[in-house]
This record gives sequence, C-alpha cells and structure tokens, in this order.
Amino acid sequence: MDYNFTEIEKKWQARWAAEKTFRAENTSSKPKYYVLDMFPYPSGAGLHVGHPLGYIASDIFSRYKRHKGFNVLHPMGYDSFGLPAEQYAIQTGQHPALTTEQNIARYREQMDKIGFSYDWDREVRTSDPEYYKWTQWIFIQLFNSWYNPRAKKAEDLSTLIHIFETEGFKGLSHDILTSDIEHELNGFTPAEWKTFDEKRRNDILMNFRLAYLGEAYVNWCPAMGTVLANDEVKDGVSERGGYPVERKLMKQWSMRITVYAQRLLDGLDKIDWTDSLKEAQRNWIGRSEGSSLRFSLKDREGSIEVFTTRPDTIFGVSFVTLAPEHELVDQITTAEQKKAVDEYVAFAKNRSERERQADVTKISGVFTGAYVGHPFTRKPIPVWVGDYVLAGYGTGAVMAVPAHDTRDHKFAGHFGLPRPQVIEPAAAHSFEEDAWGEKEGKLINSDFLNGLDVKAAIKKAIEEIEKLGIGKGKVNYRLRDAVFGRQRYWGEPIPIYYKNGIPHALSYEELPLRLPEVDKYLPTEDGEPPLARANNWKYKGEFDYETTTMPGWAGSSWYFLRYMDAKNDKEFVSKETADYWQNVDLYLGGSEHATGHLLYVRFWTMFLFDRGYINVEEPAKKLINQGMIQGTSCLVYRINGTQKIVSAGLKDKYETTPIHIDVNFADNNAVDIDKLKAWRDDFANAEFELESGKLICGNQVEKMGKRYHNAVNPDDMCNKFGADTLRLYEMFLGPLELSKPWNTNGITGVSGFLKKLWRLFYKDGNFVVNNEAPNKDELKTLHKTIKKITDDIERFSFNTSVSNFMICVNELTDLKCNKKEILEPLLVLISPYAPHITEELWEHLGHKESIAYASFPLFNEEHVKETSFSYPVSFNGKVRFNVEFDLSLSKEDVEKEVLTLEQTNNYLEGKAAKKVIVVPGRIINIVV
RNA sequence: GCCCUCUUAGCCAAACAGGCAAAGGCGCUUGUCUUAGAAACAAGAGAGUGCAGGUUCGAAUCCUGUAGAGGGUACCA
Repeated sequence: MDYNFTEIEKKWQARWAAEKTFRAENTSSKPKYYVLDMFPYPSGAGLHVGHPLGYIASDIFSRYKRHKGFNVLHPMGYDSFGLPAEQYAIQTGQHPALTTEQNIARYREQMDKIGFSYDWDREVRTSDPEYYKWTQWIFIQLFNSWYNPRAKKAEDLSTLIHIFETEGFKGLSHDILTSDIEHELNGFTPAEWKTFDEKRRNDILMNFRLAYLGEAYVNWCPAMGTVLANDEVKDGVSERGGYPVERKLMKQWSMRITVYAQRLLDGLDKIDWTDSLKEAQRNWIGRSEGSSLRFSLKDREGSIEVFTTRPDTIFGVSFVTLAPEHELVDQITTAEQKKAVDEYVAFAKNRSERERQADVTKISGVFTGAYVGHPFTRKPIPVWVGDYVLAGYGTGAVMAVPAHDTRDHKFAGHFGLPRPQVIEPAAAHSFEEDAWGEKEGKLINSDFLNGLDVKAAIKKAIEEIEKLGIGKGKVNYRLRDAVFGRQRYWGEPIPIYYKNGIPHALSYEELPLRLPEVDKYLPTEDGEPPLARANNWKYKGEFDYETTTMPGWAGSSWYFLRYMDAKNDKEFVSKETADYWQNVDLYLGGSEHATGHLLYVRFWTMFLFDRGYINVEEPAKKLINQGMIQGTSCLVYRINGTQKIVSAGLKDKYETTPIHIDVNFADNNAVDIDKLKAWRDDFANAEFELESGKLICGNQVEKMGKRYHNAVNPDDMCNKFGADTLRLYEMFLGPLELSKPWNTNGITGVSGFLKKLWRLFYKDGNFVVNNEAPNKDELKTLHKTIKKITDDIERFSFNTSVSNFMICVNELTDLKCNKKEILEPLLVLISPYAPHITEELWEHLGHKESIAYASFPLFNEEHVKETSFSYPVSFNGKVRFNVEFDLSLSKEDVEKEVLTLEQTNNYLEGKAAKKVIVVPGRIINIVV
C-alpha cells in the first residue's frame, strides 16, 4: 500500500466533518482553551499560501491542546463587510452580499482542503443580520453609557442624569469630566437642569455618551467619499487605495475611546503580547504629563489655552502659536494682519495631509497682530499662526519656548523672534544651533523657579499655575476619539433615527436594523451617503434614519465573544457561556492591526466588562504576530525595442527590460515557454534566446499578490503534494513571526519526509509494524523527540519541530524500527502538524477512534539518561580528544582521572596544568 | 530623525541557561534502479557564524563599536 495523500486527505476531511470531531462544548469537565485566528476579509482573489501560515500554526496548537486534554474552542468566520465588495458593486452593479457570499464559499473550500480543525458550527459573518443585530445592540449600549471618572468605569446614563438632578454641573472643573479641554459646556444647577427641554438635555448628554454625534476634524478622503479613522491613514494618504486625505470639520458619529486611554495603557502590563506590539500601542496612546495654562488676551475678553509638558519653562515663552484651524484665529487677528492671516490659513487648510507632512522642514506661519499677557510677568506676548501646531492635539495652541524646544527654536529663528534662555544646560550647548530640550539643568531668569532643577521646577510651576487659577496639572493623550460613521453602503447601519433633530436609538426589539436596498451604491447628487437613496426607509414610516454606516472595525471589535455562543438569538453571548470561555488564550494575527483592531477590541471588551456582560477586561491573554509570506516573483528579460526574450544569465549582454511572468510557468526557474506563449500575445510571437536549452528567469522578493503574478495558490500545493506536506512546509520555512519569501522548491524535502514516515509502516506494500519490545536506542530516539517537540510547541517554534521529526524518522529508519510501541506515540506527536496521514496510520494500527483526542506522549527521562559520557578534552579551549567517564564520577575524580591519561601528558608537553575545568556531562577544559 | 528586529555553507535555517568537532532541509556531486528522464533509495562534498575589538578557562551565544538588510513611527508641544 502506497502513501496516497489525495485519497487519505479526502477521507479524513469528510469524516471530521461528518462526525463533528472538532466541536467544542460550552460545558465540560476539561479545562478550556481558546485559540483564535484574526478572521479574514473574504476577497475575490481567494487565499494564497501566505494567508494560511497563521491558521496552520494556530491549528497545530489547537490540536496539541486537545491531545493535552483541553476543551478547545477554535473557530473561524469572516469579516465580511468592507470596501472591496462595495467598489466591485459600484463597478458592476452586483449586490455586495452576492459577491461576498461567493468569496466566502471559495475561502471555505480552500480552507477545508488544508484540514483545519475549526468548529464550523460556530462560524460568524459580520454582514449577517443575525450577527450585526448584536453589533448594533452594543452600539446602543455605548450610546446609552457614559464614563464615570469617580467609579473609573462606564455606567448607564441614568447615573449621570442622577448627578445632574442632585449636583447639577459645575462646569469645567467638575470631577465628572474625563477631559477638561474638549467640553465647551457651561455649568448649571439641579434646578436649571429640570427646566431644560429635551433638546437642551440631549445636547448636554451628547458630551458624555460613549457613542456620540460630535463635530470634529476628520480625515476626509474625497476619492473614496468617506471619512477615515486615524489608523486608516498612513503617510497622509488612505491605507487602502492610497488616495489623498484632507482635514475637514464634520459632524460625525464617534466612539469616546479616549476615556479608556489610561486603562488601555495600564492593561498592556497584564497581557502577554509582543513587546513591539505593546510599544506601538503605547506610542499610539501617547500619554504625556504636563499642565494646561491660559494666556489672557490683551485688549479684549478671553484667553488662549495651551497644553505644555514643560510648565517650568514658562518664563522662556516668547510667543504663542495657534494651529491654522484654531477658532480664535479669526477673532483675534487685527485689521492690519487680516489679509496675511486669511491667505495663510487658506493655504494651510487646503493642503492635503500628505503635502503638509512632506515638507515638515519648511517653516511657515504668520503674525496675527494680537497679543496675550504673560501670566506672571504681564509682559505682552505676540500670537502667531503656524501649521507646525496641530489642530487635533491638545488645545491646538502652544506656548513657544524657543530656547528649549526644537520646533519653537526653528520657528523663532525663521521669523527673527527672541529666544530667551531659562535653563542652564547640564552640558556644553550652543543655543544658536539648537534648543536645549533635555529635562536637565538649573532654572535661571525665572523668578520663583530660579535655582531649581527641571523636575522640581515643573512641580513648583504647576503649583503656582493652579494657585492663580489659570490652569492645572493634567495628563494629555495623543489618542483621539475614533470616528465611527462611514459614508458608505456595505457596513452595519447605525441604529439611530432622528426626531425633531434629536438622535434616538432604536429599541432592542427593533433590531436588527437591516441594510436597505438601494438603486446604486454611490452617494446621492447632494453628496448624501448611499443609504439616503433607499426608498421609504424611515423609522415608523416617519423619521429619518442615520445614513452613515459603521466602519470595518465594528464587527471585529467583539467577534471573539460571539464565537462562544454563535447561535444565541436572545443575547450577544450568554453570561454563563462568557464566564466559561472568558477570553482568548492564544490570538494569532498580523502586526498591521496594532493600532486599529487590537486597540478597538480592547476598548469594547473593557466597556462590556464595565457594564457587567463579561468577566474579563482584556480580549486576549497571549498574542503572536505571524510574519508575512512574501512572493518570489519571476522575471524574464526583453531586449529593449525588440520582441526578443533572453535567459537570465545572458541579460547583461543587452539592454533589457524585466517583465513579471506568472510564477506557475517556472519550475526551478526554468520557464515553460509554451505556457508563456499561450499566456499573452506579446509572448506568442516572441523570439527566445536560451542558455543550455532552457529559458531561465530571474527572481525578486516582493509582496505576494495578483499584481506581480507571484501568488501561489494553496489548492495547487494540496493537489500536487497534499495538505499535510503543505502544512509542514509552511512551518518549515522559518520562525513563525519572521517574514520570509515563499519558494516552492524546498517542498520536496518535507514531502520526502512523509513518504519516509509511511515506509516505517509499509514496506513494498506490506504492513510491517510489529509488537516487539523496543530497545534502548529506539526508546531514546522517541523520548528525545517527545522532549524536543513538546518544548517546540510550547515555544511556538514550529519550524524546529519539523526538523526534529525528520531527524527522528531518519534515526528510526537507520535503526530499522517498525515497532508499534515506538511508532504509535510518534504518530500522536506528528498529528497536530500532519493530521491526515497520522489519522490514517493510526487507523491502520487498529484504532477505531480519531487520533485527535489521543493523549500526548509524556517524556520519560529514564530513556535518555546515559550512565557514561564521552568527554571532549580541550586544551586552552581547543578540543584534542575524547575520553569516556562514568557520569557518577565527581568533578574532582574526573579531574584526577584525566590528568593521569597518557594523551593528556602528550598535549601538556611537559608543562603543568594551571587549571582544570570540568562541566559534568559536557566538557573538560585544561588550561596550560 | 527616533524605536524595534535581524545578519550562521549557493539558498532556507538549528544550536532554548556561554561548554563536544556548528543540526535538519533544498540545491549540488556520485552510485543503485531505469531504454531515457523523473521519482525512489544510498553515499558524499560544502560554513568556523557580517566586520573590528573586549569579557571568559571557553563566545554563533554576553558587552562595545561599526557596516548592511527589514519593519514600525514621525512636527504630539
């Protein structure tokens, strides 16, 4: 009987599906273990071999945990709302639900071929109304909640209303505010609150809701016709598509993630995620400590509020700079300066983010003509506008201290503004060249701060600022609230309708609010989002619905909870089930989600925890980022201006242009010319110059995808080599977390390994496994392997496991071992990696039950223990010969023995040994 | 600019706490089988660990410097 992987794999995949082998139970006496993959967006291109890398790793771990006696939850689903399906719909008129459905079917077929142990009964799709019903439900929970800083948690709005009814609102200093800068809200008494009408009350509450409608500067992407969240913008262009993005003030649904900034930061210390990922989140949250500070305007009412981390440098302020978008710019600019300021603001606002970021080194700005007073010296300070100040951070205004801040230094230098020094640097420094920005040195020219060091001065300055009532010590975060509405069709409808201009949430019984049908997936003529096209789409036939939809990250912010209880139509997850599964034990996915999905899912988890629906605060205990698999592109070389293609080795003789060809045309870089000719017309008529009768192509490593014709399809690999070989090979490529190029050439090595494994069971078609008792060497090989594989899996070092399997099978082959007692545990060891072949051989050994729940072999040290060891004897670190000693000998005895040896004397050449180092079981080193 | 990671045979990689003479796979060479090729099986060659110092009885492993590659982030006051 030969190893026929096609038949075997089909057989076992069918059996696992029919017997629901990998179904997880929501109640069990076994300990639970939850392994989750970041779910895919089902694109039209299908999976390439890069996608399953993480899925294979997590599948190995899931299968390993089942062998170890855990009740394993290992689900899969689809993040099926999203832009590509919508873009396709715009082009073709085909409903995105339809293309999404087709793409999912394709993904599923591809995944099934690889033999994953998913519990498919728990599959979820974010675009399914039965799923997004609960996404909408959570949105409403957020809409009806606020963050109570006193309790340090989210609560129902009723507790806030209670505070208004009993305490009123004390204005900006009230301790129920999570931020004192963003709310332009006047105080009121409990009595006044009672007199407010619905609209007024609602406007006030809107400042506290965790899902809120607010005006904010957003990243507007004109080409896509939608706003984008900060994490969806990279280098000033949209992450998807690379379209320009500009800043625009818009009324938008947003998520008040900023109230969780501190907890999101603190929580990082309690979870086992990679350092780079935690660091990315810390930077994104961007906590900085400092002080708020108000500068009163000269000659008029009002003040400019700034945030600074260096209140100690207050006496070094020589000007104040506003962001071009700052609302005071218009109000304070003097008549003489109006023209210049208007021109500058227009220029700054119309620049795209990319342009602005591209020339950060160019300094631009303009004087407003207005002055503020220094809070301590009363001296007038000029107010400037400059686009190095960002509207979105802090208050959109800075106090400029040119001597001690690099950006202020440059700005002052450019416009000839003074740079008063207030800190004596701790090291030699030229203030002409640069600012002294270090938090080290002694304060000078600073009144009551003189003589203090920076740290003490910061403390003292904040005290004085608070005493004057012009500001207070505060913590600022770079993290912004997340814009939640998208002007697009293919997303969850936001479950809100408007009555007299007031937004109201739907009641829970009215969910899901289904996505309505529209005639086109484009904005309306007046620029309304596509949902505004829907006919008669009104709440109770009367009130307008919100027409923006939720962003891509909505559905993925809680899906790990839905898997626990995917079919529940009463709750998003039952309390009981959530208590059992708690959170994800192992989460696998790409690092590109560091500041998007992985921050949002932590936010929603904390919120649901606060509101008592779940009992964990973090979604995933451990997280591993798998590296990306890059493509190895194939290039042929055309001689410029001709139709002649030359082999790679000859290309340097001519002026050539490289052309990407489909990687499937090449076998070990030898191109199949017939396939190439059939592929494209320009090759059909081409001439070819060969080397040794072959057309050799060049290679280039780049992103895998359609664009470079370098995508390798896992189906092809499964058909040609089998899923087990593909699984092993993907792991064998290298460490999981490293990015590496795909190269099919090496796959025959692991394919050969499986054949060799098969031959331990079948020789010339005969089953050769016997029941003889294993000898010492065979047991040693087995147990050495058990130890290594167990360690490897626990460390997620799957590439080394594959090598260790090869070594083990090579050794057993050399030992001619066909003994059941050895081969049976070996099959269990290999089964997480190559589940089909091991199931088959397991059955051949006489088992009726699946191997999936066989217990993992235990390492027994007795079998690898040696009684003696052949010590390498080295002289000054150089190994000269080996000598065998009993391991029971003490260090001293070994030393004594080795010095009596004749060989030792030869190498000592008559000199005395200065020192003898004996490491038992490892080495002897003699220092001469 | 700042932060992080990596550098071991032609290629991918292992060596987990410094300790044998640096695994395994691909590719290559040779042989067996075969009409031939492929496959299979067997045998073999190939590195002193980017570079320069240092610590140590002993360094791929630790430290310093330096070069190269990759990733992240960037006017955050």
